[in-house]
Amino acid sequence: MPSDKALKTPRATATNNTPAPKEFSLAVIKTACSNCNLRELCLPLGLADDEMERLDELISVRKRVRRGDSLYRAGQAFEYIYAIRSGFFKTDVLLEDGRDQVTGFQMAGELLGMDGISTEFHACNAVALEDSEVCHIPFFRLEKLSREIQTLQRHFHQVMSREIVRDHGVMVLLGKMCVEERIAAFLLNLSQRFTARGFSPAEFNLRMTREEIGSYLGLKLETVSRAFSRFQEEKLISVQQKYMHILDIDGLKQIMNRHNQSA
Amino acid sequence: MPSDKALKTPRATATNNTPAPKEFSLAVIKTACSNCNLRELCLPLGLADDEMERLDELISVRKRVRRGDSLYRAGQAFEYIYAIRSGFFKTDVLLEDGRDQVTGFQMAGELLGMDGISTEFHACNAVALEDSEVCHIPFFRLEKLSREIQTLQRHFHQVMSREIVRDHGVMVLLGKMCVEERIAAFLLNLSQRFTARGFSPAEFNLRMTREEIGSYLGLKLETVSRAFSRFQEEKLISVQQKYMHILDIDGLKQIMNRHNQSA
DNA sequence: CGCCAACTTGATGGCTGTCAAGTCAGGTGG
DNA sequence: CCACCTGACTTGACAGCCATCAAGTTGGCG
Repeated sequence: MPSDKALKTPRATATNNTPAPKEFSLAVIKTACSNCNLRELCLPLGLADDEMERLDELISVRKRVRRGDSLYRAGQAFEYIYAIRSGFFKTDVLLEDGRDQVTGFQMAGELLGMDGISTEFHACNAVALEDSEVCHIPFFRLEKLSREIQTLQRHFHQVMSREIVRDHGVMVLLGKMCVEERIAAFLLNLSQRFTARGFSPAEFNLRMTREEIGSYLGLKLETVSRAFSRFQEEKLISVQQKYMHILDIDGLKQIMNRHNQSA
Repeated sequence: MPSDKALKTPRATATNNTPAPKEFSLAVIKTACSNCNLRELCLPLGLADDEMERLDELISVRKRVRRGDSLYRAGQAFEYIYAIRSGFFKTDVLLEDGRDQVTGFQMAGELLGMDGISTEFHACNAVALEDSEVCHIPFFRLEKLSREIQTLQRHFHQVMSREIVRDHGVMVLLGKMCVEERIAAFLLNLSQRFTARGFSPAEFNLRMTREEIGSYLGLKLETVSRAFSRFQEEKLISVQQKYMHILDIDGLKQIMNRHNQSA
């Protein structure tokens, strides 16, 4: 298996998404959104400088979450929206009988915690899949600020709406797609999100286990493993444990759309 | 099959959710939220009288949507959030190959259209399953007003968050539950929502076809039909075409939780 | 070096989809 | 009023896909 170093391409690869310390030193010292290299992906999108400063003031707390630890748990009182500064999370819902459904995977620049707004208690668990860093945004102060800054309000509404649309996409996946379509959709989605963050579209390390992928996709871990093996035989991907290399993106897209041909 | 009349109980039944003209005459004339008997379920929840008046002003348009017609379609420019005043809708996402996934069923007092906020184009179709009446709420004016009325802002955020939590529930259903659990969950959900609207928890008319139920639950229509038949044999329900009578609510709840016993 | 979690691979079975035939209810026109 | 038609639904037989169970393999870590 190639080392992270071997994966380096002209762009950064997603196999190690902590930027080199050197180019990050300022941000390590200051919490400020204005210094955050994720501001184009995160809440500050489109804010003027003075508006961003006011958002900065809200985010007094930035915390590390170790791999395996929870950022919040279902039932816990809701207080913050969380912005992922670095790292990788999953959200899941546990049924009383032990079954659990992974409802999403979140990466740097994405927001967590919006499930808590409706009842003021969190409805799911958010667990770090690698050591991560997270900005705590006091929700009620965010609401107040978004009453004052129209752009912030609009953007926050768009983020929530995007989550709803994304969830509908997962419903389609779970309700209508076969194994291969689900896996292809999953890989293409990861690829696209890594690309948006300046990483390679084709090479990345999976942060989650086969079981977690399966839980998200409504499959058993063996089924995920078998699908990976089949895709490998068909030269669509090359996968070894967590290391994933997409060899034929168009091939994956065709699998997602293969039913179109009949229509 | 019993007529709608035969279903009348001390409470109104949901088999005919158009209130009698007499008790509704004022609201028929006036659009105003303050006169709407759904205000406890809809956006005005918790607003003071003067605030509600300001919300009233936004809702200049109220339209009828005939059974089978679309309120909006995927790809259409987003302009309004819609509040269902009476009737019943489904939302669905169409894949290019003809497969479609029903993402939800909406009834009086619920909001539609929030999928359009993120891109300013609607991401799904909303179709009336019976003749319905809908308030058109210009979204950008709603945003403006919610910058001025904190209660309205909070409530709108809660509505969006509730939609996210609901979607996660559907993911659990699609990803982890077997046929009988899905059907039981579906019936209990309908029952609970009819109850919240003052209708019978046990008797109602299904507004959707077996195929639409199946699409929502990730099943084929034959599977839905078989499950209904099995539930009927087990004296959990009595069903004839669209007419549904839940005979044993606790029994349905046990089916949803039967896996708990092992844990 | 050995342990353990994560993963792979094979054999088998059950659940749900598919295909097909028939029933039922409502609507239309004669 | 009845015959007919159509869409929605029910039921049965069968098949295929994915889950289950089981036995290894791999890689990381103490």
